[in-house]
Amino acid sequence: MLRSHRAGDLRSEHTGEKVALCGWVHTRRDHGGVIFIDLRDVAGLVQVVLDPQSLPLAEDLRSEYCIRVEGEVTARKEGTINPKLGTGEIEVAAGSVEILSRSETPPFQLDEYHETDELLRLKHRYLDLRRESMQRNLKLRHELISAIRRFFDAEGFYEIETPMLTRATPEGARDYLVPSRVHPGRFYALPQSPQLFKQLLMVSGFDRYYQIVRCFRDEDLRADRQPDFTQLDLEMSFVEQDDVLEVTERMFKNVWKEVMGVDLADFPRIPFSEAMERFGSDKPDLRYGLELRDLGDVFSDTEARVFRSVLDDGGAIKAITIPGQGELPRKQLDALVDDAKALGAGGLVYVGVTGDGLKSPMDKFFSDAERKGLVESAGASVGDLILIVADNRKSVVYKVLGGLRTRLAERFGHVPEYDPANPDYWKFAWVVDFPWFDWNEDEERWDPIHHPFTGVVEETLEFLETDPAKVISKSYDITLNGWELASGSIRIHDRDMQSGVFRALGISEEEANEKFGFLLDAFKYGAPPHGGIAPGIDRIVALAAGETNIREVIAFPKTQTAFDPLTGAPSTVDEAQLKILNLKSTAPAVVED
RNA sequence: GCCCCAGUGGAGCAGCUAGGAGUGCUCAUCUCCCUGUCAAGGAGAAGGUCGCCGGUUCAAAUCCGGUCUGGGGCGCCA
Repeated sequence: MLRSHRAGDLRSEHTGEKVALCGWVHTRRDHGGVIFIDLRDVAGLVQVVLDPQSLPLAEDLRSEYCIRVEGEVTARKEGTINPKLGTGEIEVAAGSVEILSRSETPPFQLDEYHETDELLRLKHRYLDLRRESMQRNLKLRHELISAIRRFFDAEGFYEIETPMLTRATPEGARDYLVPSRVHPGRFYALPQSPQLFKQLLMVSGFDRYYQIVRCFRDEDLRADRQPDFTQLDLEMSFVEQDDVLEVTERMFKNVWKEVMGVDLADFPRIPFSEAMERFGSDKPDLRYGLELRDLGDVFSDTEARVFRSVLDDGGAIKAITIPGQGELPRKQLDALVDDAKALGAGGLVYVGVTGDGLKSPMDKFFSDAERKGLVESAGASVGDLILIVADNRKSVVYKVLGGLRTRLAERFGHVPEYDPANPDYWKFAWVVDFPWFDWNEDEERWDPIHHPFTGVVEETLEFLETDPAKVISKSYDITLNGWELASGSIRIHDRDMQSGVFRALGISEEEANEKFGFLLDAFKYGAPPHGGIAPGIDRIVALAAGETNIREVIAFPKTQTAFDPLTGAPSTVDEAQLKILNLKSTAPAVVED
């Protein structure tokens, strides 16, 4: 070893010891007669004191030089102690210094005081990852994954790997395809999830399976979505919904206790319909109120034309009350209207509640009873602002107010500060009782919300072919602070029920066999009842780290256009490489940058 | 596919609303000074095609159109 200690580990108990350290020059403070270097390694910073008289090489040291220092740990004198550093009570008096590797001036500053353009960070990710926050995030990621593995190991789960080169699935997300050289004209797909394989493992009798596994989806990116991402995939046999919920919840509590040092409260279980009614979302952020209020009763006899026609069409009128914003200037109100329209609303009615009545463009259309009922039902008091959305499609009302709710919470300071040690900060919740189908307005048909192997709540089975909206699935999500963390279900293992579901979806037997034949075949041989769930690792780590973006917890992520500025992927390839794969590109000529 | 925000010396920003000489700030870089700093300090220097293309104008970082890139969102993600 070139070193005896890690720089950031040194403490006053090491005083008097001769040490050898390796690391990078974090900062340099040259006083002429004495030079201070903050030496950084994976464990942190330590101050090294160098005398340029005896060590002339010290004059050459610059930011990010990789160096080796030998010296003695000495106690800092009173008044020179730095309480900001873990190593702040000591320093290292250098007896020798060696430059292991020089560095060009870095393209950006590696401190935590400057936000740097993300493109530049990603282009030089190896430097960006030297920064303290990235070192901290990737360490946390390791600790969380490690705790997850320990938990499932103790619970008797086997971690079993599944193929990365597999069969394309026609439904769901777009696949990343891999051409086959050996089979001209055929393609593998990278897995969107190991869904079908883990169900096969259940048929094989591995009744508790899990895997930390990479998944791939060729869809547009978001702050919480990358084209390749990591799932904690798990599946269990001989279980009912409560069993999967129990072990998953216990896993999260265990991991949070071990890694975050926090005892989590029990996760509330919120039916999907309630989540939509109260929060306009199936992944509600429970850290603040701003709940949706129904105004259907208040305006049931209204003569205000807009509201009248919405109610006559079977639509909904709902509102959000923002405390203390009743005097919001016109410009900001207009911005709210624009936000609502961007979310799909026809318009937005704002009502300021003041000491002498309501202030709203709609006020003149309201009766006195409606004014009173509105304020009451919206839960508003003097000084508050009520935002009303009315639409003859309930789904639009939910989407608009649900979307506004999160934006308003941010804008008006209702979102609590990141406070990991506070158990109350972590608002985990189960969302349960999802409908099986969703009405597709454009195609005028019922689409499945989950994959076609999702179980059906028996009591709602009778509606399968008569009133699909009433069919409830045995599926469940975990949400945390407004993010969907996990999604899972009890699967169908009965062939008759599976056939009924395919019928309801308008999928013929031949079609089902062609697409999922291998799974349906497997189910002929004594398939056990089974179910599982798949939490997203990147999202778990991001939330745990207090980040709003999963790129901050992924070592080498891609940009919003699925580009990797570090490697330049995706790149063009040689004609010869294409030819061997029997491929010919029809794309216009690509200019590599 | 659509909407919004941003692009100005190496980094982070201001300047743009109301057009008038590449103007300013913080940091980094280089030279010099400095023995207790810790995001060290002081003096000085160097460094820019204002993302790109086009238009309006006597004159464009600034106004207009297009385009590219980065970010946020809608659609999409069974």
